[in-house]
Amino acid sequence: MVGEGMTGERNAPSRSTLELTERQRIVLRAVVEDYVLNATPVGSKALVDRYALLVSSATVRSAMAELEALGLLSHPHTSAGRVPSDLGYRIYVESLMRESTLDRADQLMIRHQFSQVQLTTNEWLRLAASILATSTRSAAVVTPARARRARYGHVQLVELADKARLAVLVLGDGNVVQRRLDRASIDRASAGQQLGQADLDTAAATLNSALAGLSAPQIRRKVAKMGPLGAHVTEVVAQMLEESDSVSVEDVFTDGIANVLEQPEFAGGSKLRGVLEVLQRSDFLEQLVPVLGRRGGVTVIIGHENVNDAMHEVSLVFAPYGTEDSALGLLGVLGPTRMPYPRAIPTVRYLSTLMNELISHHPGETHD
Amino acid sequence: MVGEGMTGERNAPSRSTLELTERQRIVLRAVVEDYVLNATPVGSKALVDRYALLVSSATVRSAMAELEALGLLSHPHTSAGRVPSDLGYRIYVESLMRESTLDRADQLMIRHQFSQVQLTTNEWLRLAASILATSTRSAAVVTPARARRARYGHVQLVELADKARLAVLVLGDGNVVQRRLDRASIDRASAGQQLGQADLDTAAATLNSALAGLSAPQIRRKVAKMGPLGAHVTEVVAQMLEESDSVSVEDVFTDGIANVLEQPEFAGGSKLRGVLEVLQRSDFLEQLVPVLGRRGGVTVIIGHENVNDAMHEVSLVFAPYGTEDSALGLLGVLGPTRMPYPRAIPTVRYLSTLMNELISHHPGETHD
DNA sequence: GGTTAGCACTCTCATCGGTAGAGTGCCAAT
DNA sequence: ATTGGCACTCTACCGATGAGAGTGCTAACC
Repeated sequence: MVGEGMTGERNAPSRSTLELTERQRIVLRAVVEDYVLNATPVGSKALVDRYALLVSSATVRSAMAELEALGLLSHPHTSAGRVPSDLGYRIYVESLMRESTLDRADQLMIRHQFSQVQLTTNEWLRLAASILATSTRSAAVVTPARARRARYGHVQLVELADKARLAVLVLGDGNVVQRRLDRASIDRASAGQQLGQADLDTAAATLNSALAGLSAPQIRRKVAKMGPLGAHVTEVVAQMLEESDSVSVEDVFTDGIANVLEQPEFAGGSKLRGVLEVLQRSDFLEQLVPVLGRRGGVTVIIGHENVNDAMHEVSLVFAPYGTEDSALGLLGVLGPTRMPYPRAIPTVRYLSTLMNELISHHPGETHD
Repeated sequence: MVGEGMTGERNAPSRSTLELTERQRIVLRAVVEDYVLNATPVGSKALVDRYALLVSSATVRSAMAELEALGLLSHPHTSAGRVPSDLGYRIYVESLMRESTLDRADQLMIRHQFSQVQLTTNEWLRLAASILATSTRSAAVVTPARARRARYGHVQLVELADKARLAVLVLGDGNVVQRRLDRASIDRASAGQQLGQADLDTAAATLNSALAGLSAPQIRRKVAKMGPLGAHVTEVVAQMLEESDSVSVEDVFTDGIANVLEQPEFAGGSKLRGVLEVLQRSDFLEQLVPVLGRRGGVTVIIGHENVNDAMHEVSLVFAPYGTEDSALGLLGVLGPTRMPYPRAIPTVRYLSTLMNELISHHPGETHD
């Protein structure tokens, strides 16, 4: 069923104002499904033929006219069939769609793929994106799970072959970030003294006990209390945490862009340009995080419901995974508004719960 | 000048067999440059007009006919202008193109962008891709620099909040890879004993002294000599090294796909599908690594010269960076064969040397 | 009253002939 | 060797035409 948490980004017209007759519901559903399938405006005759409606085309025509008056369908031109409007899709998704959970078989197949792969988180993410993309024939986006507020876990200072020093910071949520240390600053901090790996280790140990579990601002306050070397590294660590606090587009996994490229509505090519650019920009996904995180479950954003102008011709089906208080990630698909929602929504939902499992008690047997 | 290392992937016809007259050279160059600019077949009249050739169109026509006989130009149909063939581009790139080094101004601008950004390697890569893409109006690909043979540097075992254990491995080249440890195996290895962070640290210290500088096969041989916990972690570490030995597509940065999508030759959209898919596959870049690495400098692969069928309609301009014996990365652009080579080649070359600098003696002042 | 058949009307899309224009190839003249 | 000239070819464009799909309306029907 389509529970709460499926409402659109913008305030969708409240359902109560839109009481459709049974016939209208049937017709709207048929129009949406036919259009999703064939990408061509659908006429009254074709509808009765293909969907075994028990009424004549004339009746369907009048129902269509009513739906158009309600703003759920639209007319490319006088003598073409009807096309669902964004609002039409919305109603469809909220109350017309026969949403199934994913086939048992599909579930098992997906699980199987995950069980085959080694335990690298990145490989999970890539795999998730790939599965989403192929099974919904849309573009898929998967972000790694990140704590909303990054916390210090463990730092290690490593001396590389070429005398450069590397700070490796393990965050509280298990993510790892790294950063080369500026050699000049280090030399300055150590007052010209030669530092060996042993010195680095003791410095790291001090930091680890002093900073464990702290967030960026808390760490900032401690900088002053450290020795010169410690202060410098602490400063760097604080920066690293701050960067982790903002979702970086850096390691977002996408897949299946070619799928949506093939859709007839984007044949021109240039229509997708804006979308692609937005996808690359980090702020877009950043905006999504709080919305999805708060809401939980699958969120569908259809065409103009998207605040972003470039996305007015596409729909998003997204869900968060992970837990809000520990690490939170995003995953979902992007496609034309003419998207196979009944397929996309369960798939996204299933993958979200699956990633959840993997993230939390991960090596556990694949029960469900 | 176009030095060695510019020869194509397949054995291009040796230059000596193709002695062009001066006129042919001029005409071929003009045809290529005009076609690159306008994407429309170019006729004899247009050529003399636009390029102030000192001869009549009839003369140009006969030169064109000769070039066509040599296989350097081709004819979409009887009464259309000429279009360069892959071979025509090849000759152009090898000996006709006026290749300049990058403008001083451009160089400075690029350097400036790099100096603004923080010292994260990933940010460098992303920036490089972005610069390549915008300045050549093609798609850009940048892979991280990886040692051909990964070596053990330093390992750290970290206990996470949820009792999971993480192995963080710093490679000899400064790259960091991580892996969650399977809880069940750890419990087994530790014979049910509770392990604290202190135990993990000592275990890591043992490994660090025993394995420093070793490669995967060398480490494999040592597994047996470790204690139960050590053996398990050593095994995992060996796996991580092995994975690093193969270029993973995992963190390849691409940018500007939209640029090539807009090119008229890909208007259909579906033509690019194959290309996109190949780009996502790791083996494609893997194949490139040894070729580019051995050769050094910029390599241009034009249309059918590419071994990969899906890439027959695009050209690649790629260069390695880093040093062959330490860490080696790839960067370059992908565009239609009708690519602005005189712009792309110097840009790729400059970025390759720049990345080189950044990787090796990196924080150094931005002299050049 | 809801449903249906019928019909006139509208609009798109594919087709077709005709034409303009670009470009070639060849030949004869320079 | 180069060039002007010319016949020829092919595409792209334009407008007209007709078929087809689909609508909206009305009058009949149950």
